[in-house]
Amino acid sequence: MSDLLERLRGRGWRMTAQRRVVAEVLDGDHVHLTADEVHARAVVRLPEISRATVYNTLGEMVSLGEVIEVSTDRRAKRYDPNAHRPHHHLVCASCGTIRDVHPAGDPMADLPSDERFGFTVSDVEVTYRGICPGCAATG
Amino acid sequence: MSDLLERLRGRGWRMTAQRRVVAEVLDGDHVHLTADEVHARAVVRLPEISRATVYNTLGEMVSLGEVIEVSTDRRAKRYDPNAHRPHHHLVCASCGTIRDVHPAGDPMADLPSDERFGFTVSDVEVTYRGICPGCAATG
DNA sequence: TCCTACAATGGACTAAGTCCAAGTCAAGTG
DNA sequence: CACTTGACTTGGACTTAGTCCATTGTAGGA
Repeated sequence: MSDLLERLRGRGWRMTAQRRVVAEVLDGDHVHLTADEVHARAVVRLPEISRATVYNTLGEMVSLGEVIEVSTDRRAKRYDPNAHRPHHHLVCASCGTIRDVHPAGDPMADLPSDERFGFTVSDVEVTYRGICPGCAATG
Repeated sequence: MSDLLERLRGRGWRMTAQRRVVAEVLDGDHVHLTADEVHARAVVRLPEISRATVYNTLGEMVSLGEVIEVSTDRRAKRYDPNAHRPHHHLVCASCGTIRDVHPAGDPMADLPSDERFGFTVSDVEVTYRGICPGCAATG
């Protein structure tokens, strides 16, 4: 049923009703939700779940590398369960929706070492910005 | 003296002591400052300047396209006065410092139209993440 | 010099998230 | 199965970064 849940269980995660619900909510939908959206959906199944627990659980899934945190602006962070397939993001500047995209090319290879300033570079993130069809239509 | 100031004046910007100070602070230093850092430096020269004014002024410079807003996480946004030379960013995951980098390649060209989902794509942002030499040294 | 529209102020307010002490419970042990 | 214990959850207080607004000030044109 839930791949994410299986992977987490396999890492010795202590399974609680709250964690199960959070994992299922995240994995079930392929939009990238904010913590509050995850909480809102989790509450439907488990009315007494707290915001703090949702934040904790999402944070742990991020540390375990099972989920990616995407913050494209100062609005809420969004959580992307698709951590195992490399991809980048296309963000609507108006409503904040995020879509996964798979551009050609490897941007990591485009950064020569004399442009690294002694940093240990571990990750690249490419964010395309634009206006989604929905927002373009409604002005 | 200040290129940024000249450009803004040329756009019919009403010049006030506050705006001058904000523009000079931003342009004077080639680190990318947060709004609060800009405010702290502005206060040294003009003690009664308010935080609200700093936010307003930075916001206007961003709308005019003279300054770029960079938000790499949920910490404070940073402001990049180098808006006229295309470049990307290298961010320290530990302390948040940002350096400008100039990778080879054009990531915009790497996004085929069948991966655009009807979006009008106007901008790409590439963010390299890693650990800066300073943070690597101090653990 | 005077006017007035644009700008600055500061304090209240908000959104998103973090922290913590106290209570609860999953799952290993006997 | 009952116990135990350390990990998990809770909710409320707190923080950070930023926005909003009514009031006051002032740049720059007539």
